[in-house]
Amino acid sequence: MLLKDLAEMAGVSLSTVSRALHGDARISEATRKRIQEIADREHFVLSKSASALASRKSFRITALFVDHFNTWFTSTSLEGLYSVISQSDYDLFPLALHTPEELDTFFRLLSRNNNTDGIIISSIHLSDSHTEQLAASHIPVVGLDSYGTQGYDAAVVLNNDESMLMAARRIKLLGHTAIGFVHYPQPGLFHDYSYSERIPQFERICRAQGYPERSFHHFASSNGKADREGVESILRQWTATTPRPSVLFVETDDFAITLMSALREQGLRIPEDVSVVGFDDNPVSKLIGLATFRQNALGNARYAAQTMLSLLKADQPEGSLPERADLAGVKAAESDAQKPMFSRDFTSFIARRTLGPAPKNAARH
Amino acid sequence: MLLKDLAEMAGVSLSTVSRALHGDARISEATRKRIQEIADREHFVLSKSASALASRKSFRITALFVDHFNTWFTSTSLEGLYSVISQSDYDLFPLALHTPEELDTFFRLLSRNNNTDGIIISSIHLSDSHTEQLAASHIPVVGLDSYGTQGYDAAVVLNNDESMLMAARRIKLLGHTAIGFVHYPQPGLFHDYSYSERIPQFERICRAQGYPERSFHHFASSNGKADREGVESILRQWTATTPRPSVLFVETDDFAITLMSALREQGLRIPEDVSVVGFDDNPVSKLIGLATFRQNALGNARYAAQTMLSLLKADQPEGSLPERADLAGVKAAESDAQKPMFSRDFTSFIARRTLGPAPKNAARH
DNA sequence: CTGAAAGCGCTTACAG
DNA sequence: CTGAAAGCGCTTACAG
Repeated sequence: MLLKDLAEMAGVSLSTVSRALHGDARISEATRKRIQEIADREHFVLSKSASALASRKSFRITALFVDHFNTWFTSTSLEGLYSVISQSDYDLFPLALHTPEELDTFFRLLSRNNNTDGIIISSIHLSDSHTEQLAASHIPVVGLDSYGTQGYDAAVVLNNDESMLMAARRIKLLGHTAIGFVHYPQPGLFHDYSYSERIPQFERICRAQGYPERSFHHFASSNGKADREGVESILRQWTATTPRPSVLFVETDDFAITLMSALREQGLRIPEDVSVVGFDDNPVSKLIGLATFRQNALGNARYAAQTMLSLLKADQPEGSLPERADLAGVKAAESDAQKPMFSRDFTSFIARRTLGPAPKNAARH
Repeated sequence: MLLKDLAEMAGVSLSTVSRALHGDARISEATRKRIQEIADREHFVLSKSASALASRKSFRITALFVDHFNTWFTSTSLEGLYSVISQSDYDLFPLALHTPEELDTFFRLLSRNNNTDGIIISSIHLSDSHTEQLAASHIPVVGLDSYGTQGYDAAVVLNNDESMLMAARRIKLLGHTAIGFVHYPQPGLFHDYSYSERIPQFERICRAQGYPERSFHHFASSNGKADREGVESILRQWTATTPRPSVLFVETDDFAITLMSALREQGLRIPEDVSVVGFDDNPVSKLIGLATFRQNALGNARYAAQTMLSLLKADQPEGSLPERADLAGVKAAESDAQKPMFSRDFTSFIARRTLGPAPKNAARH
């Protein structure tokens, strides 16, 4: 069943059918309805390839993620993008890249070949050369959960400043004087995850709260990963530190969860012996007693998708992108702009600093 | 930069460039290399729409999921499919459907319009009418984590029989005489999730182990969902049952995790007061003390994707599908065929049945 | 081993 | 309000 068959059945031309199916205002309501009914009855579907080729669009939106889909944060972002884009004429194509080289290749091949109409990039800082390549491609680019806006036509920017301020004050009130920061800098992989900005930012804010330099201790995963080995290297560093930090801030919930599991296996109680704070508000955090900063992964993704659809719509009439300057809007998702966000149990999962002797089991290892 | 520009630069015809880029054996090695070098240097990329239209393929594989991407099981399946398909010429196009109506529409519109070359369907039983529609579409269909094979050209079938047998014996040894089964039958939504087969299957196996009929108690979520309200309705039913089941088998880890959280909020200890067993081996299960049957979500998905690529390859020469009978292979992913699979902590997370009085807090509500 | 030409199934100026 | 025709950028028999 092709367009020409439909045209024959309806007794009109190809052009008329095509226009009717797209709701072209020039087609009379009666004709449109008649054609639509035949199309429905025959279960007619346009060929995407043919439509795309003829219209010089791809009807695809590419969603670029780092590493894997099966983390809470990535899969929730994907869900958010999908829930919006599936309602439009566009198809969502998710892409997962694992190394900076793959990222480079992706940007290098962004051509005018029209294989994607828009790109949504999650949690990545764009380098100068990526920025140039994107600009040259004339494809709209929306940042999702990015820290800055460089290279993006629009970006949903993470901003935990207010939450961090509240957290820093709270920690101080509870008497914590030694603070541990836990990183996993993925050597050789992406250095420019947006979450790598979280810790430095929080440290700045703590400093502004009057914490002296020696309060801060940085622990980095020895292999750069959030796995068993990485976690154990963190534990070793933490145990060897004097005074031992009574609260640990971890770049992501995923890593914090693995870390907590290891801490408990060592016989440590959380939060009595050490408090752990993550970022993301993975739903599991509540179940296992992890305090966490909330990131509205779903809402941010939906907002980014809507922004992309707007850009695509704005793009239509002129056939070329509006001036880059007009688009460059740094927007926080509405829901995020309002208020500091913590997991519901943020406070209860952080203990008043213990002043007694170190717990028995903590030293072994 | 189009194919014709490349042809000009290389001093050959369009046909030659196209063939060279596709590794056609008729093109001399020297010519092929020369063309490839120019293509690389110019960052040339074929237009997918044009290639698809001309070759009458779509270069898309559709992955059909139920509900949401941000569950552990779905996102892990997606990851597995992606890791295989991204290495091929095909693009992975994920689809999430929420109601049987959407599913019907999807099947009805599967046409010869070539918008997808293959369909991978996760965790769904196909009805007779879907089976017919699929057969009529002549599109290869692979089942992922299905319980049966109806309607599929090939299927990775879930088979927990041996694990269930071991679990049933273990439960018996530990002295559990009252067993609770927890469902969430999603009224009005899909009745044919493959996981809805888990409980009946396990009940059969327990019966074969000599459990009398009165040992079994079924608890269904009042609203059919795995949310707070659903969980609380389960708790009410469980509390009202005499003798109160000392072990609860839950259809999925996701629901089991929510249930455990509610149980603990009621002051119940797990597994001392009640043991909880789920299905899936969500990595979190270990952290929170949930015993669970392992499903190799990642491996199964990879296997399904590989199977799809094979079908697509087999499909190529003749231009039509091989006889359906030849394809109909019921295959368990290799890794799953071997051995019963439990979470590492399966046994330690199930307590010997407590014979003392019911815990104090359990009755309130 | 290579090329000229038809055609994939649509969209969209252009003309009326 | 509708139609005839060109064209989107490739692939692939067919011919040599």
